[in-house]
Amino acid sequence: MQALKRLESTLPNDPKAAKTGTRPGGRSARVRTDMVTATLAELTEKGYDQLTVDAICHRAGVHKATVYRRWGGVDGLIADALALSADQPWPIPDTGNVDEDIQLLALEVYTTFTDPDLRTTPTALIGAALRSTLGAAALSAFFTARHQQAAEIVTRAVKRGQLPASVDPVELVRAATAPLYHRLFITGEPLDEPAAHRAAAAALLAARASLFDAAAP
Amino acid sequence: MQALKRLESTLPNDPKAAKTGTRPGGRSARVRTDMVTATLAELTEKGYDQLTVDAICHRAGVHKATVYRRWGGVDGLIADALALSADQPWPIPDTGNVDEDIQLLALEVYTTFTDPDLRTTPTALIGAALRSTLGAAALSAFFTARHQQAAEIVTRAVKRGQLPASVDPVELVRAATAPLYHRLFITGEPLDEPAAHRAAAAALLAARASLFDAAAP
DNA sequence: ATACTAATGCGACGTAGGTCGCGTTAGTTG
DNA sequence: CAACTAACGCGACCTACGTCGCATTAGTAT
Repeated sequence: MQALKRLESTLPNDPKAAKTGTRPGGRSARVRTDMVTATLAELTEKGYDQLTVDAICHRAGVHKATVYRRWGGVDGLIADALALSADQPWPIPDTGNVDEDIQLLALEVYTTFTDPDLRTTPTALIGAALRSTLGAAALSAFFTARHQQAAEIVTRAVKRGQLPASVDPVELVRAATAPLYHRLFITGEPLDEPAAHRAAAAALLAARASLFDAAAP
Repeated sequence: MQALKRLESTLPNDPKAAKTGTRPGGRSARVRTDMVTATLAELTEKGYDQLTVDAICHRAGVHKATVYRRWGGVDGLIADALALSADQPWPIPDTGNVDEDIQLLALEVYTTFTDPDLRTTPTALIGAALRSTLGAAALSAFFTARHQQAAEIVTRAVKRGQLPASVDPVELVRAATAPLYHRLFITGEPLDEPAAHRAAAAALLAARASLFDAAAP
């Protein structure tokens, strides 16, 4: 599967990529965004089970062979779509109060995957990513990026003295959001707002009890 | 997909099923266990990506058409394998001390998915279940069963007065194990023993802080 | 502007996944 | 023990996914 290498090197309209031997001029980039857009649309409308390369190609006006060459198949497309999503930054709460910030963070995740107007595409995308090894790898990178971004909440809180300096920022963020993803994508249990609040509160409690210290407990 | 109905009604060597119009006598049951066994074997050896109905059939000595009739495809087989696993009971720690019990519970999950001699089949099975809607439904039922079984730890603890009676048993069990599954199957982050201890400790802490009360907080 | 070459378009092809109708086997019923 | 029928075996068949070689287009370089 040299499609993987291709996928990594084919970054979005990245200016410095122009220096390499590759040719990320107008067309390749256009084809990429078109295909990713079409993939998300098809995924949202039909779901992963009914997702077909032909349908995506037809919608994007791109030939099938091109897709198999660049992405290797549907899974590569989903991984790429997720990689693009990971690049897009993301509103991190900053109210001056950690407890509130973490609560808002959990609430944001909750809303994203619950609000009927918002949930469809993110739910379909992450659900789809869980269905292939390629997608799973992309998902891992996606969450690493998100966790690191959100960790700033904790870093700021430590500077303000609201949390002990020993706490592992990523671990706190992870603990505050993990229960939501767990319900959504593993057990399939219903997700409600109290659950989001519980997750955030429990994470803060554990952090203050030194359970999330960076050094070994 | 009437294959679904079939799957539900085709319970394991269930004596009461003999009363219905169906015929769960010797053969059907044999075919089922043979196919499930073969599915797990193939899954463990080759992984979901390389899993093929033909290979499983050849190994089990069952014809392809039979599989598509009864299970509808590979996903149905995986769902069925998971349903069988959910039926098998499971050692619930009972030391007389809740903290220890919950710690052992988390540790048991950790070991199951980490020990090189144990992890392969469970990891492959749950990973595979995440890859289809049919499997996801079976996985949901699987976790519901497991959570309810493990909730006994909490119920006993409440009787002993080690935890407030208001705590939601399932929520505590879920909180103690969710972080492990989250790392394993969603973010793909490495899982170590301290993580298991953290999850258990954090869950207990939250429960004692009345964060997991059955009534709305 | 002209030559160069990645990248895509194109359509035919091979093959694996899945289906269908019918004959056969093996529990079940009386 | 004999008739009955649900479930399975069998093999041909069909669809659709994925591949391949070559022609064409569109960035790139001089």
